[in-house]
Amino acid sequence: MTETNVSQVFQSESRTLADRVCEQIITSIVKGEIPPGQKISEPELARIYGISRGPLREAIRRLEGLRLVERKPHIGARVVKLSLKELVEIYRVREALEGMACRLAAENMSEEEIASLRSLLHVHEQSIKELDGRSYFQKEGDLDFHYRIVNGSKNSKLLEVLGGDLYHLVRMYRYQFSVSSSRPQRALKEHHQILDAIEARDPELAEMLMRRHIGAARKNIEEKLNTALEGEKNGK
Amino acid sequence: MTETNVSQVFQSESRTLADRVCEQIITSIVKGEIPPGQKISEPELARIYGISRGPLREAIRRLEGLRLVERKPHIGARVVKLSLKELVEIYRVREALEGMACRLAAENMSEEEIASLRSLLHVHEQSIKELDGRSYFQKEGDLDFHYRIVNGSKNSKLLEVLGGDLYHLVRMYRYQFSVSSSRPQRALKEHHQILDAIEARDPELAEMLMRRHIGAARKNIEEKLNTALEGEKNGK
DNA sequence: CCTTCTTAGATTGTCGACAATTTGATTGCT
DNA sequence: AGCAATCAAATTGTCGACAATCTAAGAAGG
Repeated sequence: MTETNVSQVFQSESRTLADRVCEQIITSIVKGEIPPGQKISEPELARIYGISRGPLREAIRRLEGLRLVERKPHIGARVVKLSLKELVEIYRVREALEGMACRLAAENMSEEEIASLRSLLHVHEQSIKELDGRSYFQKEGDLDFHYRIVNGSKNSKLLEVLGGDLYHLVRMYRYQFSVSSSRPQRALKEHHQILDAIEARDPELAEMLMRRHIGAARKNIEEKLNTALEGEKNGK
Repeated sequence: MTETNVSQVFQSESRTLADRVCEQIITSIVKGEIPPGQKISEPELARIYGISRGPLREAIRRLEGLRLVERKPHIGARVVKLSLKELVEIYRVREALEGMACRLAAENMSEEEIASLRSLLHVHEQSIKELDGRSYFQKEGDLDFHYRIVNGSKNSKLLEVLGGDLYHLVRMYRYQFSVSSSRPQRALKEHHQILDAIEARDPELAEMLMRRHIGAARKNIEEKLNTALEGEKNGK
């Protein structure tokens, strides 16, 4: 738990101390600066951020709701411990929700949004060619695409669940396992296909393609999980 | 905001004050005792529950995460205001998630769970015959069925999202609009069909039937929404 | 040497008080 | 009368202190 980055919180913003600190802690957790399984020490964090424990505890309560920490009464909060099994479970949820989001996007996304998203894919394409895939876009650009689809569904509840809670966890898992979507050019092709279906206003196909797309990533993880289990069995 | 029900909180439980009070407030909101749109007054609630504002504020932060209240800095928290449009959006989310849950339940539910669920449906059947549908089972029994399916998926993340957050909202909407699943005997028949598919270990069919089942409920609400909009247009 | 009990330290949970901000009513002006 | 500025009361946000609980080190006993 380093104190290098942020030792003082901006006082000028109009939001609450608890809100700002909460956001900072989210970033720290997602980036792995506070490692998974680490205990959240209230006195220490209060000292680091230069605030009292009141707002800090409110922030922790919020993190608990986001499933980024697990809290036990009278013991304390710990950053969630990651497991491949749970990551697979999350991808099942994404498969269902983003499939639906994609279906709705095919119905509700505006022409402008579609065109803008297409040009985003072209940027990704350039980035992959130039940097051979090892770039920012590997980590965050993929989520950009998915986020825009969810946004295009025009369903605020979908956005809340996916954007508010799940994506934090997904990003955290990516930093953790550095799972940078194993085959970037293949993923990009699938993104184009999905967008084609949306452009053609074909909800059925759009949902199916998105589910396949996420399902492929899930199977990738399941494979890792199985080899990990194999290794565990042989090791003992 | 009545003070009739609960004026003192059990001290014997080992959980935290904030945890217990949070649960109580959830119940009050879901049942409509604290009406939608109502402001949450911290001094008043603190007085009612006989606690200080510290734990209460933590509880409110939790409610914010559950989307049961909306908070604005320096202004306060209000119980979420309901709209049919948002209810439709929630049903889209349910359609996606419970469809997936049902698919996974067809793969992972144990024979015992299936048998137990079948007997639950028989209880519902009796209840419908005897009381002509106007009973507890209309309101909560339906959710029992859905909850057991989600549980049978053996996917903890699905359970967290659906059971932890969404079902509170769904129950709240039901109390609010007293939407008691318009055709109980038809719903029961569909429940049996869904369970048949699970028993036959047919994930594809199970998901499809569940999506239809929830989709039908959604269309029902959309119809209401449209007539409401019509009335609004004619009224003006 | 290992186990169990005790106890001191640290951490979490709760409270009451103070500061900052909003609210609503009153006052004064056009 | 209508509207803007002003001010008092109430509410939210923050803090430091105290109580309850957990944790771990060390003593006592087998």
